[in-house]
Amino acid sequence: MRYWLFKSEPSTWSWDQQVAKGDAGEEWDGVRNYQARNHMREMQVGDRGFFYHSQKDREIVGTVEVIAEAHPDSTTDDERWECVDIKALEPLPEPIDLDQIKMEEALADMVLVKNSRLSVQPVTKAEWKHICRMGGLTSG
DNA sequence: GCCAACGTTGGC
DNA sequence: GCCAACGTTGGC
Repeated sequence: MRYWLFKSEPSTWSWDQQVAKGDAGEEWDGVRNYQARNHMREMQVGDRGFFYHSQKDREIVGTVEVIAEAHPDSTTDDERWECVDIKALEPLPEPIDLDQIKMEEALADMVLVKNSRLSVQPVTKAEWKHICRMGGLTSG
């Protein structure tokens, strides 16, 4: 199983909206960046991801699971763009903001820190566990 | 709201 | 195929 990070502006698509979709989940559409798309192509059902609020909040608020592999993005006819479906798993009891991440030695190499603009990013297992621990999740 | 960083586009 | 110009993103 691999780990990822999905970034969204809460004003466009928020954690609460994702949670409201329940187990049916929702497609992670609207990605128009090759690197991000390529990451989604690598995803498999059962992979886990963090849900990150960009812009004003700048914090990891919950975890998600990939429930469908890459398929055409329904919001465009342009066949270059694909997306996966994800569902919300659980909120972080303590959301982890960007400042906290930057202060952690173990998280200094996160893509979120190194390339903040990439909207779908890989996360290492070590980073995943570290953030779960910080956020109060034992299931990570 | 500003601006740096990055990705994409299009002229040559 | 290079690179300048432009648009977008997201941290600050």
